[in-house]
Amino acid sequence: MSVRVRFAPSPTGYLHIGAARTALFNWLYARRTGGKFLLRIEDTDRERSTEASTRSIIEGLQWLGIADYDEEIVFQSANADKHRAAALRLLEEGKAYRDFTPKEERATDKGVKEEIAERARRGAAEGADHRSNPFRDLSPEESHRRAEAGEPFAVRLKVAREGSSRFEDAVYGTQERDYSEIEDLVLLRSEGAHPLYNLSVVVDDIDMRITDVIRGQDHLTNTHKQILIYEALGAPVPRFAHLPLILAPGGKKLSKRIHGEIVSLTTYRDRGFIPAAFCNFLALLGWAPTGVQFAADATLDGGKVSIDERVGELMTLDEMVRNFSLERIHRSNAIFNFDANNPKRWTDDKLLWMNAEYIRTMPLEELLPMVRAELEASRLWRDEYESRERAWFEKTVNLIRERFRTLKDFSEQGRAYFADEFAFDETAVSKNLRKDPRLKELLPALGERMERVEPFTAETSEAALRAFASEAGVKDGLLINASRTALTGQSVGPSMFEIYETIGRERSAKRLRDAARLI
RNA sequence: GGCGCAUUGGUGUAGUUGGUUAACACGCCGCCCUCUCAAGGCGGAGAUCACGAGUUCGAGUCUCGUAUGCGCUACCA
Repeated sequence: MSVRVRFAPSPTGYLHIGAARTALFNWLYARRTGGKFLLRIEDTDRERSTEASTRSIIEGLQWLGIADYDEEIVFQSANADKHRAAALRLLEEGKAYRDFTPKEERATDKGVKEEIAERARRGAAEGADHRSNPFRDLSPEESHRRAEAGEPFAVRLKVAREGSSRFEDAVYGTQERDYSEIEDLVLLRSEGAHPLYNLSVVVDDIDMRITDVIRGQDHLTNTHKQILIYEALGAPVPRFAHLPLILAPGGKKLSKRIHGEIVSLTTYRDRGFIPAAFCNFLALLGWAPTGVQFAADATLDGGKVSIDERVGELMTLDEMVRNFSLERIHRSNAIFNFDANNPKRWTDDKLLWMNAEYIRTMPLEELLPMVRAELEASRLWRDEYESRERAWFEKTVNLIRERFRTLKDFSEQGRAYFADEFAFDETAVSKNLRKDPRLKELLPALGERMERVEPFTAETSEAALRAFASEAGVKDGLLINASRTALTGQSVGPSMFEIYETIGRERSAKRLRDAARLI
């Protein structure tokens, strides 16, 4: 049977990086096995689900480049009737029962966890058995009569008193849980016969003929409950693969309430990340291609090991697909590093490095459209870059990408290459322009000189500048660094003479003259 | 409270059936290159493989215990 997997987020907020990785792994597995990748929006919680969130999830997947779902998107809320019917069928077959216990009011969020622990403590002290629901063994007639009389009830799955549940997780190995640890879970809420999560997931997965459930480790223990539902429904149980979690620094849970936009995928899109770089980074959290890259040289000589491919940490999506396997996912949670108080380290170092690596080494033709989008968003784009000045544009992007880390750099640090209006970095001005008062006269004079250079290239501008420096009796470096700041507003950047050539003669001369005013 | 899962330098990971000086990447430090900053090259610091026992000639790899972290335990998803 061919593989069918799904990514099933609930639209209660933006797509966060943990969910994004789950989506990526599902996608990689589907592409690797030639299976189908499906998307299901789990919007059964009407109060928390929003349309905006659904949109953000879909956009996020598009941005990552894994939005090529093989079938129509399924909205779980549309299937509520099916879920209800399944529960009612179990009720009829005696595999579930009506619980007429009045619904208890529950605290929200945090309070719930404490309440659970508290209740468990009390229960243990009293020696209570959670299988002691008085309605579990109510006769069908009595149960039916009370329901007919309009008494509200929840529907619970009748879990066997003895035995245990067992499954083989592709990542976590054999999982076993005694039935005594599993209470008779509620399938249908008393209010409006609203189907609950575990039921909905299972019914939908059966309906979508999902063969492999790949999801976060937070679902690991609940999987036993879901297997019970599969069995009660007489459906084949899929294969499960649970993924280790992505944690915040210090090993704490990554939450949007505490950590804010850092966990949102849109942040990375908006701050100039390359989707492929982001996927690459994400894939390496909890998974590594193989160890073969380290052993390759040793084994190649013997000729015994055939190596299809040697990949390092930098991988294209295709390479990731070819090397992906659930077996190589490991079990311990990964920490995603960031420091809200440090602008240079606002997100994970390695992610930043990887993005820079992509910007500087990816095929230029793939980078160009991204730079264009960035320039358009900053109103720096000119249509000539696509026509008459295309060669110049490509050359310039290629020149400056060398030391950029995100796409934002093209419109910020790189602004002076695309516009005559640009800001001067304060430290650059004091370091390179105000440092030596002679520059007030030298710069305009250098401008005059540059204006006469023909043709105006990196080589000729260099010759002119060096000659000028020697005549003026100053070090080349003084003029070189001053030029960089005069022309780009920055103290750092590409080789100065490349900058001259890129900015061009007239603009260079003008900027040299104008810079004298800053001194 | 109960149950489950995890634990290799600051971080991400490799470490194939136990076998010599625990490998790679990011980050950090230094040197080279150099007109700046990156990149690149070279080198360095940083891990008693959570801790404690046990099995073994030999344990990061196997067993048990402890600790810590995380998850689940809900008429949330």
